[in-house]
Amino acid sequence: MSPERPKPYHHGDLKAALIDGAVELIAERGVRDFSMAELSRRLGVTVAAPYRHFADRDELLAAVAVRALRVFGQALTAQSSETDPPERRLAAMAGGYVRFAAQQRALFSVVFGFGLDKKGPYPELRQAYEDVEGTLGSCVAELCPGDADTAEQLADAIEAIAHGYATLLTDQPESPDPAAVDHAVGRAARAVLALIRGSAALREGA
Amino acid sequence: MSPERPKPYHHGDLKAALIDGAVELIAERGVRDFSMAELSRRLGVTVAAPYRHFADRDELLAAVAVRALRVFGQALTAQSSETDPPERRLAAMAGGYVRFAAQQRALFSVVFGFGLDKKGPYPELRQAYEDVEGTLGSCVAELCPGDADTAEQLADAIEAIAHGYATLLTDQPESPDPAAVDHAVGRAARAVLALIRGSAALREGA
DNA sequence: GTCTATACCCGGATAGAC
DNA sequence: GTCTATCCGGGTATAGAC
Repeated sequence: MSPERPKPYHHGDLKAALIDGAVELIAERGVRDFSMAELSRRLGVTVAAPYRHFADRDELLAAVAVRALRVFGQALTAQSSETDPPERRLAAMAGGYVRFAAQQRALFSVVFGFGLDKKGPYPELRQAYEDVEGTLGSCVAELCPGDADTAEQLADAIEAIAHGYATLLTDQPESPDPAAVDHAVGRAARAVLALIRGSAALREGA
Repeated sequence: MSPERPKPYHHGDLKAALIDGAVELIAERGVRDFSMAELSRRLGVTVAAPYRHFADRDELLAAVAVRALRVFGQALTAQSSETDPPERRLAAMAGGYVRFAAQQRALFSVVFGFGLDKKGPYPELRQAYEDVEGTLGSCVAELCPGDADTAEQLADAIEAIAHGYATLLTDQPESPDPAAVDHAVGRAARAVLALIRGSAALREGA
């Protein structure tokens, strides 16, 4: 898209540039096909330079994932107001989830197509993920106070719906067009409303 | 694990052996890290041999995906009887979906972690996928006869729930233990029942 | 239908100069 | 903090012999 590479980074903040560039590159190639070598080429530095800032490829990807999770968390709450009733906020969260996945494919794939090991030596990353889950969880708790078991199942199910719509959308090889995104966003939101309405069934036997 | 390679294939049916071996290898390494070279090594043939049977890596993977989709389709209907009411069958399908993803990780990842292009030159693959979606669709149609719009949304939502639980489970780096699988299977099934119960909400405005 | 041999490309990562 | 140069490993795929 941008025909000229202005090389603005050669003696600037390479570390930040690496993260920025990684996001761009992942958006084009996908996480799995992302490489340090190509990233270096694009930034106009040699392949050795990035290793002054990140021990290895995984460490850079973890940094990208942390940034991604922060943006993701904001996307979840961006579509509703704190004064909205919980159901509406939850529906909006599911919509935001799907929209984020579609519009920020690169970031989404780093979060969910990467290891994201709790075990892994990246506690910041795990923490960022738990923050996001907390956003959903507290909203559900508000919806069904005094019934922790149903709340937990409901939170799970909402996450699954959102994640399902999101991944079905993003697993397609071609980027979905904006109309398809809106469509999926709306369906996810409505499915959440339907689920909440029927959530008494969660208490019944398996 | 198996210290002795019996080389049973050297002059047998290499084509079938390649598909079998690919499934095994993908189970261990994941689709993306699967390679023709390592597969050849395991089967005790040279790297050139597979290319007599498959034009390239993608063609072999497509063959694996077709097989995977057939097994997947069976897994969807295996947990319920045709005489069960539609709701129960749908809940069982969601459960079967999740169980398949967890227990046949390799096959699942080939289907959904691969291109699966409709465009791609593998019509057999697309056909197999549509067969699977048909299984779900016809069952939903049975549940809400005369309301095609709701039926379509409901089918979508059920697929999203099942897919969401499945991918959240399988995206973890460690294989989930059997108890966790059962847990997720049950939750997916109950979520589907809740969704169906609340599905009147699907008709309402976005 | 399989093997031998090879061409080719790409990636990760490092040592040591500057 | 970046570069030059390089090692090492791995993958895809092909040509030509048997």
